[in-house]
Amino acid sequence: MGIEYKNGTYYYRFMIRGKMLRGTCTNCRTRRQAEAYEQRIKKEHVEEKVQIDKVKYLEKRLVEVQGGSIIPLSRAIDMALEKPPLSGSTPKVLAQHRHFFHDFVAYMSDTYQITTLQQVRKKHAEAYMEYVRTNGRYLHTVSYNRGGKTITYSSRVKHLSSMTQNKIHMTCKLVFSKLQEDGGLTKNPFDFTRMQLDKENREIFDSEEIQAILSGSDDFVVPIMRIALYTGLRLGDVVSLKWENVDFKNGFITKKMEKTDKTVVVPVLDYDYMQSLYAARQSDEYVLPQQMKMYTANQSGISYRVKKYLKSLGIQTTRQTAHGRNQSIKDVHSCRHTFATICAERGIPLSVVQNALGHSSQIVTEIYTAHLKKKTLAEEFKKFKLSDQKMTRHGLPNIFKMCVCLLKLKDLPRRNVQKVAYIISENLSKEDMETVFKVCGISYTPYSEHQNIPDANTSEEDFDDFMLEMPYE
DNA sequence: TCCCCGAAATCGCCGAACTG
DNA sequence: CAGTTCGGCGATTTCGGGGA
Repeated sequence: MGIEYKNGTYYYRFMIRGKMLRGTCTNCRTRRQAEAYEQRIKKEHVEEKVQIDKVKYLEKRLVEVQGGSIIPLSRAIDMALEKPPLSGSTPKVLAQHRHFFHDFVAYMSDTYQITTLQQVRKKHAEAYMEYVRTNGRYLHTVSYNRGGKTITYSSRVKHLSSMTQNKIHMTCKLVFSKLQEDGGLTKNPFDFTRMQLDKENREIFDSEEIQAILSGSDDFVVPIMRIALYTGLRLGDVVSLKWENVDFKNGFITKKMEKTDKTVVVPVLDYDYMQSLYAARQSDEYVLPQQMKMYTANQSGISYRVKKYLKSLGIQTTRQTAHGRNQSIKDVHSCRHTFATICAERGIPLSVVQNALGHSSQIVTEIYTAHLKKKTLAEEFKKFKLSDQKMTRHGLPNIFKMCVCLLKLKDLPRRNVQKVAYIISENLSKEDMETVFKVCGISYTPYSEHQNIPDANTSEEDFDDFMLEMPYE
Protein backbone atom coordinates (compact mmCIF):
# COMPACT_ATOMS: atom_id res chain seq x y z
CA MET A 1 0.00 0.00 0.00
CA GLY A 2 1.33 3.38 -0.85
CA ILE A 3 -1.40 5.82 0.05
CA GLU A 4 -0.23 9.37 0.59
CA TYR A 5 -2.22 12.30 1.87
CA LYS A 6 -1.36 15.81 0.84
CA ASN A 7 -3.36 19.04 0.88
CA GLY A 8 -6.73 17.29 1.14
CA THR A 9 -6.06 14.75 -1.65
CA TYR A 10 -5.13 11.07 -1.48
CA TYR A 11 -2.54 9.67 -3.89
CA TYR A 12 -1.78 6.05 -4.67
CA ARG A 13 1.53 4.53 -5.69
CA PHE A 14 2.52 0.95 -6.39
CA MET A 15 4.82 -1.07 -8.54
CA ILE A 16 3.76 -3.64 -11.08
CA ARG A 17 5.86 -5.47 -13.65
CA GLY A 18 8.82 -3.37 -12.60
CA LYS A 19 6.97 -0.19 -13.40
CA MET A 20 6.02 2.51 -10.90
CA LEU A 21 2.42 3.58 -11.21
CA ARG A 22 1.03 6.59 -9.37
CA GLY A 23 -1.96 8.87 -9.53
CA THR A 24 -4.75 10.68 -7.73
CA CYS A 25 -7.46 8.82 -5.84
CA THR A 26 -10.27 10.88 -7.29
CA ASN A 27 -13.32 11.52 -5.12
CA CYS A 28 -11.76 9.87 -2.08
CA ARG A 29 -12.33 11.58 1.28
CA THR A 30 -11.03 8.94 3.66
CA ARG A 31 -7.97 6.75 3.76
CA ARG A 32 -10.18 3.67 3.46
CA GLN A 33 -11.75 4.97 0.26
CA ALA A 34 -8.30 5.75 -1.08
CA GLU A 35 -7.09 2.22 -0.32
CA ALA A 36 -10.10 0.74 -2.08
CA TYR A 37 -9.41 3.00 -5.02
CA GLU A 38 -5.83 1.84 -5.20
CA GLN A 39 -6.97 -1.80 -5.11
CA ARG A 40 -9.26 -1.22 -8.08
CA ILE A 41 -6.51 0.33 -10.14
CA LYS A 42 -4.12 -2.43 -9.20
CA LYS A 43 -6.62 -5.10 -10.08
CA GLU A 44 -7.17 -3.61 -13.52
CA HIS A 45 -3.48 -3.72 -14.20
CA VAL A 46 -3.10 -7.24 -12.93
CA GLU A 47 -6.01 -8.42 -15.03
CA GLU A 48 -4.49 -6.77 -18.02
CA LYS A 49 -1.26 -8.56 -17.33
CA VAL A 50 -3.09 -11.85 -16.99
CA GLN A 51 -4.80 -11.17 -20.29
CA ILE A 52 -1.51 -10.39 -21.95
CA ASP A 53 0.12 -13.45 -20.44
CA LYS A 54 -2.79 -15.58 -21.56
CA VAL A 55 -2.49 -14.32 -25.09
CA LYS A 56 1.24 -14.80 -25.05
CA TYR A 57 0.82 -18.32 -23.71
CA LEU A 58 -1.78 -19.14 -26.31
CA GLU A 59 0.41 -17.70 -29.00
CA LYS A 60 3.27 -19.82 -27.83
CA ARG A 61 1.10 -22.92 -27.67
CA LEU A 62 -0.35 -22.14 -31.03
CA VAL A 63 3.06 -21.77 -32.52
CA GLU A 64 4.08 -25.08 -30.98
CA VAL A 65 0.95 -26.91 -32.08
CA GLN A 66 0.99 -25.43 -35.56
CA GLY A 67 4.67 -26.16 -35.87
CA GLY A 68 5.62 -22.58 -36.49
CA SER A 69 7.95 -20.14 -34.84
CA ILE A 70 7.89 -16.56 -33.63
CA ILE A 71 8.59 -14.28 -36.55
CA PRO A 72 9.95 -10.78 -35.97
CA LEU A 73 8.10 -8.19 -38.03
CA SER A 74 11.41 -6.94 -39.33
CA ARG A 75 12.07 -10.26 -41.04
CA ALA A 76 8.53 -10.97 -42.13
CA ILE A 77 8.58 -9.19 -45.47
CA ASP A 78 11.76 -10.91 -46.66
CA MET A 79 10.45 -14.30 -45.61
CA ALA A 80 7.14 -13.69 -47.35
CA LEU A 81 8.71 -12.49 -50.57
CA GLU A 82 10.86 -15.60 -50.78
CA LYS A 83 7.74 -17.72 -51.20
CA PRO A 84 6.75 -18.69 -54.70
CA PRO A 85 5.25 -17.47 -56.88
CA LEU A 86 6.02 -14.06 -55.35
CA SER A 87 9.72 -14.78 -55.49
CA GLY A 88 9.53 -14.66 -59.26
CA SER A 89 8.09 -11.15 -59.36
CA THR A 90 9.92 -8.28 -60.94
CA PRO A 91 12.22 -6.24 -58.67
CA LYS A 92 9.86 -3.28 -58.86
CA VAL A 93 6.91 -5.26 -57.51
CA LEU A 94 9.04 -6.70 -54.71
CA ALA A 95 10.36 -3.26 -53.87
CA GLN A 96 6.85 -1.88 -53.60
CA HIS A 97 5.77 -4.69 -51.26
CA ARG A 98 8.82 -4.00 -49.08
CA HIS A 99 8.12 -0.31 -49.12
CA PHE A 100 4.52 -0.78 -47.99
CA PHE A 101 5.19 -3.36 -45.33
CA HIS A 102 8.08 -1.41 -43.87
CA ASP A 103 5.64 1.41 -43.22
CA PHE A 104 3.32 -0.94 -41.35
CA VAL A 105 6.18 -2.33 -39.26
CA ALA A 106 7.26 1.15 -38.23
CA TYR A 107 3.72 2.07 -37.23
CA MET A 108 3.29 -1.12 -35.17
CA SER A 109 6.56 -0.62 -33.40
CA ASP A 110 6.05 3.06 -32.62
CA THR A 111 2.39 2.87 -31.68
CA TYR A 112 2.02 -0.49 -29.96
CA GLN A 113 5.62 -1.63 -29.36
CA ILE A 114 4.69 -4.71 -31.37
CA THR A 115 7.64 -6.48 -32.91
CA THR A 116 6.46 -9.93 -33.88
CA LEU A 117 4.00 -11.20 -36.42
CA GLN A 118 2.10 -13.17 -33.80
CA GLN A 119 1.33 -10.08 -31.73
CA VAL A 120 -0.60 -8.36 -34.47
CA ARG A 121 -4.36 -8.43 -33.93
CA LYS A 122 -7.14 -7.34 -36.20
CA LYS A 123 -7.62 -4.17 -34.14
CA HIS A 124 -4.00 -3.21 -34.82
CA ALA A 125 -4.38 -3.82 -38.52
CA GLU A 126 -7.57 -1.79 -38.57
CA ALA A 127 -5.94 1.04 -36.64
CA TYR A 128 -3.10 1.13 -39.14
CA MET A 129 -5.42 1.17 -42.14
CA GLU A 130 -7.43 3.93 -40.46
CA TYR A 131 -4.21 5.88 -40.05
CA VAL A 132 -3.36 5.37 -43.70
CA ARG A 133 -6.84 6.40 -44.72
CA THR A 134 -6.69 9.71 -42.87
CA ASN A 135 -3.00 10.62 -42.96
CA GLY A 136 -1.42 8.70 -45.81
CA ARG A 137 1.77 6.77 -45.16
CA TYR A 138 3.29 6.68 -41.68
CA LEU A 139 6.83 7.24 -42.91
CA HIS A 140 7.29 10.14 -45.25
CA THR A 141 11.01 9.94 -45.90
CA VAL A 142 11.99 9.16 -49.46
CA SER A 143 15.59 8.39 -50.24
CA TYR A 144 17.37 7.08 -53.28
CA ASN A 145 20.75 6.81 -54.82
CA ARG A 146 21.76 8.89 -57.76
CA GLY A 147 25.27 8.82 -59.14
CA GLY A 148 26.66 7.40 -55.91
CA LYS A 149 24.98 10.12 -53.89
CA THR A 150 22.12 9.51 -51.49
CA ILE A 151 19.29 11.96 -51.86
CA THR A 152 16.69 12.25 -49.13
CA TYR A 153 13.57 14.29 -48.85
CA SER A 154 10.22 14.19 -47.10
CA SER A 155 7.14 13.42 -49.15
CA ARG A 156 4.36 15.95 -48.81
CA VAL A 157 1.61 13.59 -49.85
CA LYS A 158 -0.84 13.44 -46.97
CA HIS A 159 -3.57 11.50 -48.68
CA LEU A 160 -3.60 8.38 -50.83
CA SER A 161 -6.10 7.28 -53.40
CA SER A 162 -8.34 4.39 -52.45
CA MET A 163 -6.46 2.32 -55.01
CA THR A 164 -3.16 2.80 -53.17
CA GLN A 165 -4.77 2.33 -49.76
CA ASN A 166 -6.04 -1.01 -50.96
CA LYS A 167 -2.63 -1.88 -52.36
CA ILE A 168 -1.10 -1.31 -48.93
CA HIS A 169 -3.85 -3.38 -47.36
CA MET A 170 -3.23 -6.19 -49.83
CA THR A 171 0.51 -6.22 -49.28
CA CYS A 172 0.07 -6.52 -45.52
CA LYS A 173 -2.55 -9.20 -45.94
CA LEU A 174 -0.27 -11.02 -48.34
CA VAL A 175 2.59 -11.18 -45.84
CA PHE A 176 0.37 -12.67 -43.15
CA SER A 177 -1.14 -15.20 -45.50
CA LYS A 178 2.24 -16.25 -46.88
CA LEU A 179 3.62 -16.77 -43.38
CA GLN A 180 0.54 -18.50 -42.03
CA GLU A 181 2.25 -21.85 -41.69
CA ASP A 182 5.68 -20.58 -40.68
CA GLY A 183 4.21 -18.46 -37.94
CA GLY A 184 1.47 -20.87 -36.86
CA LEU A 185 -1.13 -18.19 -37.51
CA THR A 186 -4.79 -19.04 -37.46
CA LYS A 187 -6.26 -15.74 -38.59
CA ASN A 188 -5.15 -13.03 -40.92
CA PRO A 189 -5.46 -9.69 -39.05
CA PHE A 190 -5.94 -7.91 -42.36
CA ASP A 191 -8.95 -10.00 -43.23
CA PHE A 192 -11.47 -7.17 -43.44
CA THR A 193 -13.07 -5.23 -46.26
CA ARG A 194 -11.11 -2.67 -48.18
CA MET A 195 -11.96 0.77 -49.46
CA GLN A 196 -14.35 1.20 -52.31
CA LEU A 197 -12.46 2.38 -55.34
CA ASP A 198 -12.68 5.95 -56.55
CA LYS A 199 -14.34 6.71 -59.82
CA GLU A 200 -12.44 6.87 -63.09
CA ASN A 201 -11.03 10.34 -63.48
CA ARG A 202 -9.46 10.40 -66.89
CA GLU A 203 -11.28 12.55 -69.42
CA ILE A 204 -11.42 12.49 -73.21
CA PHE A 205 -10.43 15.24 -75.60
CA ASP A 206 -13.28 17.08 -77.29
CA SER A 207 -13.18 18.03 -80.95
CA GLU A 208 -11.77 21.52 -80.36
CA GLU A 209 -9.02 20.15 -78.19
CA ILE A 210 -8.17 17.52 -80.80
CA GLN A 211 -8.06 20.22 -83.43
CA ALA A 212 -5.71 22.30 -81.29
CA ILE A 213 -3.49 19.35 -80.43
CA LEU A 214 -3.08 18.22 -84.03
CA SER A 215 -2.46 21.66 -85.47
CA GLY A 216 0.18 22.58 -82.91
CA SER A 217 3.83 23.00 -83.86
CA ASP A 218 5.57 20.78 -81.30
CA ASP A 219 7.48 18.27 -83.44
CA PHE A 220 8.12 16.04 -80.50
CA VAL A 221 4.68 15.74 -78.93
CA VAL A 222 2.30 16.13 -81.89
CA PRO A 223 3.38 12.91 -83.67
CA ILE A 224 2.82 10.94 -80.44
CA MET A 225 -0.60 12.45 -79.90
CA ARG A 226 -1.54 12.11 -83.54
CA ILE A 227 -0.66 8.43 -83.76
CA ALA A 228 -2.27 7.76 -80.38
CA LEU A 229 -5.50 9.46 -81.41
CA TYR A 230 -5.66 7.58 -84.71
CA THR A 231 -4.74 4.15 -83.38
CA GLY A 232 -5.78 4.05 -79.74
CA LEU A 233 -2.36 2.61 -78.84
CA ARG A 234 -0.74 3.23 -75.47
CA LEU A 235 2.23 5.55 -75.15
CA GLY A 236 4.67 2.65 -74.92
CA ASP A 237 3.31 1.16 -78.13
CA VAL A 238 3.21 4.44 -80.02
CA VAL A 239 6.86 5.23 -79.41
CA SER A 240 8.02 1.67 -79.98
CA LEU A 241 6.12 1.44 -83.26
CA LYS A 242 8.43 0.29 -86.03
CA TRP A 243 8.10 0.76 -89.74
CA GLU A 244 7.88 -3.00 -90.12
CA ASN A 245 4.62 -2.80 -88.14
CA VAL A 246 3.09 -0.49 -90.74
CA ASP A 247 1.74 -2.19 -93.83
CA PHE A 248 1.04 0.63 -96.27
CA LYS A 249 0.04 -1.76 -99.05
CA ASN A 250 -2.89 -3.26 -97.18
CA GLY A 251 -3.38 -0.29 -94.90
CA PHE A 252 -2.88 -1.95 -91.52
CA ILE A 253 -0.74 -1.46 -88.44
CA THR A 254 0.10 -4.67 -86.61
CA LYS A 255 1.66 -4.23 -83.19
CA LYS A 256 2.51 -6.57 -80.38
CA MET A 257 1.68 -4.57 -77.29
CA GLU A 258 4.40 -3.98 -74.73
CA LYS A 259 2.14 -4.30 -71.72
CA THR A 260 0.17 -7.41 -72.53
CA ASP A 261 2.16 -9.12 -75.29
CA LYS A 262 -1.04 -9.23 -77.29
CA THR A 263 -1.06 -8.37 -80.97
CA VAL A 264 -3.50 -5.79 -82.26
CA VAL A 265 -4.34 -4.85 -85.82
CA VAL A 266 -5.68 -1.37 -86.59
CA PRO A 267 -6.27 0.24 -89.94
CA VAL A 268 -3.97 3.09 -90.99
CA LEU A 269 -6.64 5.74 -90.56
CA ASP A 270 -4.19 8.61 -90.91
CA TYR A 271 -2.69 7.34 -94.16
CA ASP A 272 -1.32 10.58 -95.65
CA TYR A 273 0.33 11.63 -92.41
CA MET A 274 1.96 8.25 -91.95
CA GLN A 275 3.15 8.39 -95.56
CA SER A 276 4.70 11.81 -94.98
CA LEU A 277 6.41 10.53 -91.83
CA TYR A 278 7.74 7.62 -93.83
CA ALA A 279 9.01 9.89 -96.60
CA ALA A 280 10.85 12.07 -94.08
CA ARG A 281 12.04 9.20 -91.89
CA GLN A 282 15.38 9.44 -90.15
CA SER A 283 15.44 5.84 -89.07
CA ASP A 284 14.48 2.64 -90.82
CA GLU A 285 13.59 1.06 -87.53
CA TYR A 286 11.38 3.27 -85.39
CA VAL A 287 8.60 5.53 -86.61
CA LEU A 288 9.43 8.02 -83.86
CA PRO A 289 13.13 7.40 -83.15
CA GLN A 290 13.67 10.54 -81.08
CA GLN A 291 10.72 9.82 -78.84
CA MET A 292 11.73 6.19 -78.48
CA LYS A 293 15.18 7.32 -77.37
CA MET A 294 13.70 9.44 -74.63
CA TYR A 295 11.22 6.75 -73.68
CA THR A 296 14.02 4.29 -72.94
CA ALA A 297 16.32 6.78 -71.24
CA ASN A 298 13.91 9.03 -69.39
CA GLN A 299 10.36 7.79 -69.48
CA SER A 300 8.73 10.53 -67.52
CA GLY A 301 10.43 13.06 -69.79
CA ILE A 302 7.71 12.28 -72.30
CA SER A 303 4.98 12.87 -69.72
CA TYR A 304 6.66 16.13 -68.92
CA ARG A 305 6.73 17.28 -72.53
CA VAL A 306 3.16 16.24 -73.22
CA LYS A 307 1.92 17.99 -70.11
CA LYS A 308 3.80 21.15 -71.02
CA TYR A 309 2.42 21.06 -74.56
CA LEU A 310 -1.19 20.55 -73.48
CA LYS A 311 -0.83 23.32 -70.94
CA SER A 312 0.43 25.67 -73.66
CA LEU A 313 -2.82 24.99 -75.51
CA GLY A 314 -4.80 25.93 -72.45
CA ILE A 315 -5.84 22.36 -71.71
CA GLN A 316 -6.02 21.49 -68.04
CA THR A 317 -4.17 18.23 -67.51
CA THR A 318 -4.58 17.59 -63.80
CA ARG A 319 -7.12 17.91 -61.08
CA GLN A 320 -6.26 19.11 -57.60
CA THR A 321 -7.02 16.77 -54.74
CA ALA A 322 -7.37 17.63 -51.07
CA HIS A 323 -3.97 16.65 -49.69
CA GLY A 324 -2.73 14.04 -52.11
CA ARG A 325 -0.91 14.08 -55.38
CA ASN A 326 -2.68 15.74 -58.29
CA GLN A 327 -4.64 13.42 -60.52
CA SER A 328 -4.03 13.27 -64.22
CA ILE A 329 -7.22 13.83 -66.18
CA LYS A 330 -5.87 14.51 -69.67
CA ASP A 331 -2.75 12.85 -71.00
CA VAL A 332 -1.51 10.48 -73.70
CA HIS A 333 -3.71 7.74 -72.34
CA SER A 334 -6.73 9.99 -72.86
CA CYS A 335 -6.12 9.49 -76.58
CA ARG A 336 -6.95 5.81 -76.10
CA HIS A 337 -10.19 6.73 -74.37
CA THR A 338 -10.93 9.31 -77.05
CA PHE A 339 -10.28 6.79 -79.81
CA ALA A 340 -12.67 4.28 -78.25
CA THR A 341 -15.33 6.92 -77.74
CA ILE A 342 -15.17 8.19 -81.29
CA CYS A 343 -15.38 4.62 -82.57
CA ALA A 344 -18.49 3.97 -80.53
CA GLU A 345 -19.94 7.32 -81.52
CA ARG A 346 -19.57 6.43 -85.17
CA GLY A 347 -21.37 3.16 -84.59
CA ILE A 348 -18.36 0.84 -84.82
CA PRO A 349 -19.35 -2.31 -82.92
CA LEU A 350 -17.87 -2.79 -79.47
CA SER A 351 -16.33 -6.11 -80.48
CA VAL A 352 -14.36 -4.38 -83.25
CA VAL A 353 -13.16 -1.63 -80.91
CA GLN A 354 -12.22 -4.27 -78.38
CA ASN A 355 -10.04 -5.97 -80.98
CA ALA A 356 -8.36 -2.71 -81.94
CA LEU A 357 -7.59 -1.88 -78.34
CA GLY A 358 -6.48 -5.40 -77.63
CA HIS A 359 -8.69 -6.02 -74.64
CA SER A 360 -9.46 -9.59 -73.89
CA SER A 361 -12.57 -8.64 -72.00
CA GLN A 362 -15.36 -6.46 -73.24
CA ILE A 363 -15.89 -5.10 -69.75
CA VAL A 364 -12.61 -3.21 -69.98
CA THR A 365 -13.63 -1.71 -73.29
CA GLU A 366 -16.93 -0.68 -71.78
CA ILE A 367 -15.05 1.30 -69.14
CA TYR A 368 -13.47 3.26 -71.97
CA THR A 369 -16.68 3.82 -73.84
CA ALA A 370 -18.50 4.85 -70.67
CA HIS A 371 -17.55 8.39 -71.63
CA LEU A 372 -19.88 8.00 -74.58
CA LYS A 373 -22.66 6.60 -72.49
CA LYS A 374 -22.63 9.70 -70.35
CA LYS A 375 -22.43 11.89 -73.43
CA THR A 376 -25.18 10.03 -75.26
CA LEU A 377 -27.36 10.08 -72.22
CA ALA A 378 -27.06 13.84 -71.98
CA GLU A 379 -27.67 14.16 -75.71
CA GLU A 380 -30.68 11.85 -75.72
CA PHE A 381 -32.19 13.62 -72.79
CA LYS A 382 -32.09 16.89 -74.61
CA LYS A 383 -34.88 15.45 -76.72
CA PHE A 384 -36.96 15.14 -73.65
CA LYS A 385 -38.75 18.43 -73.52
CA LEU A 386 -41.78 19.42 -71.56
CA SER A 387 -44.66 20.86 -73.51
CA ASP A 388 -44.22 24.53 -74.29
CA GLN A 389 -47.65 25.31 -72.95
CA LYS A 390 -47.79 26.04 -69.23
CA MET A 391 -50.07 23.88 -67.19
CA THR A 392 -49.62 25.39 -63.76
CA ARG A 393 -53.13 26.77 -63.83
CA HIS A 394 -54.57 23.31 -63.55
CA GLY A 395 -52.25 22.13 -60.88
CA LEU A 396 -50.30 19.95 -63.28
CA PRO A 397 -46.90 21.57 -63.36
CA ASN A 398 -45.03 18.98 -65.33
CA ILE A 399 -45.12 15.73 -67.08
CA PHE A 400 -43.92 13.73 -64.10
CA LYS A 401 -46.72 14.88 -61.87
CA MET A 402 -49.10 13.99 -64.66
CA CYS A 403 -47.78 10.49 -64.73
CA VAL A 404 -48.36 10.20 -61.00
CA CYS A 405 -51.89 11.58 -61.36
CA LEU A 406 -52.72 9.15 -64.10
CA LEU A 407 -51.35 6.23 -62.17
CA LYS A 408 -53.49 7.21 -59.19
CA LEU A 409 -56.52 7.54 -61.39
CA LYS A 410 -55.95 4.25 -63.09
CA ASP A 411 -58.25 2.40 -60.73
CA LEU A 412 -61.04 4.97 -60.94
CA PRO A 413 -64.00 4.61 -63.37
CA ARG A 414 -62.92 4.99 -66.91
CA ARG A 415 -64.75 8.26 -67.43
CA ASN A 416 -62.61 10.03 -64.80
CA VAL A 417 -59.48 8.93 -66.49
CA GLN A 418 -60.83 10.08 -69.79
CA LYS A 419 -61.71 13.42 -68.31
CA VAL A 420 -58.20 14.07 -67.04
CA ALA A 421 -56.79 12.70 -70.22
CA TYR A 422 -58.82 15.16 -72.16
CA ILE A 423 -57.46 18.15 -70.27
CA ILE A 424 -53.95 16.95 -70.69
CA SER A 425 -54.44 16.23 -74.36
CA GLU A 426 -55.27 19.84 -74.97
CA ASN A 427 -52.10 21.01 -73.29
CA LEU A 428 -49.52 18.51 -74.42
CA SER A 429 -48.22 17.52 -77.82
CA LYS A 430 -49.54 14.28 -79.26
CA GLU A 431 -46.14 12.57 -78.92
CA ASP A 432 -45.83 13.54 -75.28
CA MET A 433 -49.33 12.31 -74.66
CA GLU A 434 -48.62 8.97 -76.17
CA THR A 435 -45.48 8.63 -74.09
CA VAL A 436 -47.29 9.49 -70.88
CA PHE A 437 -50.10 7.06 -71.55
CA LYS A 438 -47.74 4.36 -72.62
CA VAL A 439 -45.72 4.76 -69.44
CA CYS A 440 -48.90 4.61 -67.38
CA GLY A 441 -50.33 1.71 -69.30
CA ILE A 442 -53.60 3.53 -70.06
CA SER A 443 -55.43 3.50 -73.38
CA TYR A 444 -56.31 6.92 -74.57
CA THR A 445 -59.14 8.41 -76.66
CA PRO A 446 -59.10 12.17 -77.15
CA TYR A 447 -62.25 14.26 -77.08
CA SER A 448 -61.10 16.32 -79.94
CA GLU A 449 -64.56 17.13 -81.25
CA HIS A 450 -65.75 18.72 -78.03
CA GLN A 451 -66.68 22.40 -78.07
CA ASN A 452 -65.46 25.17 -75.75
CA ILE A 453 -62.19 23.51 -74.92
CA PRO A 454 -60.42 25.38 -72.13
CA ASP A 455 -57.08 26.88 -72.94
CA ALA A 456 -54.44 29.00 -71.24
CA ASN A 457 -56.78 31.99 -71.18
CA THR A 458 -59.69 30.22 -69.53
CA SER A 459 -60.39 31.52 -66.04
CA GLU A 460 -60.25 29.26 -62.98
CA GLU A 461 -64.05 29.34 -62.54
CA ASP A 462 -64.76 28.55 -66.18
CA PHE A 463 -62.36 25.66 -65.99
CA ASP A 464 -64.11 24.22 -62.91
CA ASP A 465 -67.49 24.64 -64.61
CA PHE A 466 -66.20 22.87 -67.63
CA MET A 467 -64.94 20.01 -65.54
CA LEU A 468 -68.30 19.69 -63.83
CA GLU A 469 -70.33 19.83 -67.00
CA MET A 470 -68.08 17.79 -69.16
CA PRO A 471 -70.07 15.06 -70.81
CA TYR A 472 -68.92 11.52 -70.36
CA GLU A 473 -69.03 9.10 -73.17
C1' DT B 1 15.07 18.85 -68.32
C1' DC B 2 17.10 14.69 -66.53
C1' DC B 3 16.77 10.93 -63.25
C1' DC B 4 14.88 8.85 -59.82
C1' DC B 5 11.07 7.18 -56.43
C1' DG B 6 6.54 6.48 -55.15
C1' DA B 7 1.60 6.86 -56.41
C1' DA B 8 -1.99 5.62 -59.38
C1' DA B 9 -4.11 3.49 -63.19
C1' DT B 10 -4.65 -0.40 -66.31
C1' DC B 11 -5.13 -5.19 -67.37
C1' DG B 12 -5.38 -10.35 -67.34
C1' DC B 13 -6.27 -14.50 -64.81
C1' DC B 14 -8.78 -17.36 -61.94
C1' DG B 15 -11.90 -19.13 -58.76
C1' DA B 16 -16.12 -18.18 -56.09
C1' DA B 17 -20.76 -16.86 -56.37
C1' DC B 18 -24.72 -16.51 -58.89
C1' DT B 19 -28.35 -17.94 -62.51
C1' DG B 20 -31.49 -20.48 -64.95
C1' DC C 1 -24.77 -28.48 -63.36
C1' DA C 2 -23.19 -25.66 -67.24
C1' DG C 3 -22.75 -20.99 -68.33
C1' DT C 4 -22.04 -16.37 -66.70
C1' DT C 5 -20.79 -12.66 -63.73
C1' DC C 6 -18.01 -10.70 -60.27
C1' DG C 7 -14.39 -9.74 -57.20
C1' DG C 8 -9.74 -10.74 -55.49
C1' DC C 9 -5.21 -10.54 -56.75
C1' DG C 10 -0.85 -10.05 -58.96
C1' DA C 11 1.64 -7.85 -62.79
C1' DT C 12 2.69 -4.06 -65.59
C1' DT C 13 2.63 0.62 -67.35
C1' DT C 14 2.07 5.47 -66.78
C1' DC C 15 2.12 9.71 -64.25
C1' DG C 16 3.49 13.44 -60.60
C1' DG C 17 6.92 15.53 -58.49
C1' DG C 18 11.46 16.29 -55.67
C1' DG C 19 16.11 17.41 -56.27
C1' DA C 20 20.08 18.36 -59.00
